[in-house]
Amino acid sequence: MTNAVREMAPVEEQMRILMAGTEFGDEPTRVTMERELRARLNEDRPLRVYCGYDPTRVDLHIGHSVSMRKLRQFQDLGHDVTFLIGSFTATIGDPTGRDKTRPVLTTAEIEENAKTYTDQAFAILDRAKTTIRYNDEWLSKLTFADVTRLTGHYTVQQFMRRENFAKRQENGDPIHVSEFLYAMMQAYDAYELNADVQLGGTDQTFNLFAGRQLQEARGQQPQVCVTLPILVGTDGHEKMSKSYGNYIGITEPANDMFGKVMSIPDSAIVTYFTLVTPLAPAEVDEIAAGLESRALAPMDVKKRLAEEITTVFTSRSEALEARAYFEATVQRKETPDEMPEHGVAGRIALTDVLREAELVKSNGEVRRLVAEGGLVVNGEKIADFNIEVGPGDEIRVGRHRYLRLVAK
RNA sequence: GCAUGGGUGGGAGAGUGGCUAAUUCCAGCGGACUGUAAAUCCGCCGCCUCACGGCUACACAGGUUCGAAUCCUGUCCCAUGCACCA
Repeated sequence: MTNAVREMAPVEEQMRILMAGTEFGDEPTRVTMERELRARLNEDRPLRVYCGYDPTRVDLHIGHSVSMRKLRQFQDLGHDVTFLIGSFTATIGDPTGRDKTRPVLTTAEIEENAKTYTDQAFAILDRAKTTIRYNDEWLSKLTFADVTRLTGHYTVQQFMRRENFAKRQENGDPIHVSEFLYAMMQAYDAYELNADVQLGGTDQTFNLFAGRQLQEARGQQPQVCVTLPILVGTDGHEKMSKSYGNYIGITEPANDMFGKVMSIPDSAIVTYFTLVTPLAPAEVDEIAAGLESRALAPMDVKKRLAEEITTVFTSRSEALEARAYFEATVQRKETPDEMPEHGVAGRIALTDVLREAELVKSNGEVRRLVAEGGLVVNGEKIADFNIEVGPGDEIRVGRHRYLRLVAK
């Protein structure tokens, strides 16, 4: 090996890129993982890297893309990337039965969701260089005896040290035995893939380490666990999540995506650049320094950020249009040229149009909007909800929902 | 199986006979303000063409009552503890 010509990029260069934006539970963990990663990279071969995704949800948000971004970096450096779909897990559902958003899915639904995932993933990953695997391929084949032997590698105490479980134990809240099995399923994935590196959010640390343990117990070199921070939502401090209503959906229209990025607090700008955009660490550092020294205006930087993020999930041209739209309608408060249209046969009650167009749910909502001054027809605030409108009229609902009526 | 505690609006979670379409928080919506679709402040937030009034709603089914989310009976479901146990 000493005389071999290096095939991969210099190790320190790789380290710089791969460690950027990572977050570990504590310093010793970071030091260990960094050392192990460096050692693996020194083997000068493509590493087997993977990250697992749970296909029970369809509504992916940009927080889910963080690990995909990191996978892409590994890929660009010549490593072998596996995009693992947790198809087996999804057929089981939520062990506690409490999380209704995690239902037991049929195979067809899982396939459908998996397709959504991979479609999104390939906005970021290089399709040609990515291996897609489904974990039911091996997990569904395990017998009860296999599973029992698998549990033999772990102790209850190990699980109970996990804060999540310890807290519930203390509160007398239920802890399902099947929850223990979840970590083991993930661990088995790592073993099956003989992974060198597994990525995951910091909330997955326990499961990632369960993989190391199994690999080691069964004679494999334990994987390096690279954990990434949970992306904060548009509020800037809570994790991005649909239930917090602070998320930016991956499939949202360019205008909405751009606008939502613009709504993040300035303090989250650099984090977003690091975790969500393809900009190199050096470039992000430059931006951070510019903001710090006030050489760059936050507004401009944020527009750049919104443009980059929107580009990732749509296209550069759509992102530029979204930017122009934002500048016109939000900053200059102009009425947009283009707006959703709704066909009507003739004069029709305002309440009916709005309901047909699904801008409101009930007539009462229209009344409220009018009372609050949130309904504008052809540039004029209306005072009476009981009016008729017809083709050619432009309606604005609230600040940024528009509707143009056209003859049907 | 036994005991105890529960099942309330999109979510969390109050409410134990009329003052309750139901406190509060989150989410959502509108307005003001702002570099911003942020923050903050103010307001709204079951349905019915305002009000009046009506309708529907607090696991399900019955019942008591002038009146029930609130009391009673039954059913279903959930949790914890105990017991049983390979």
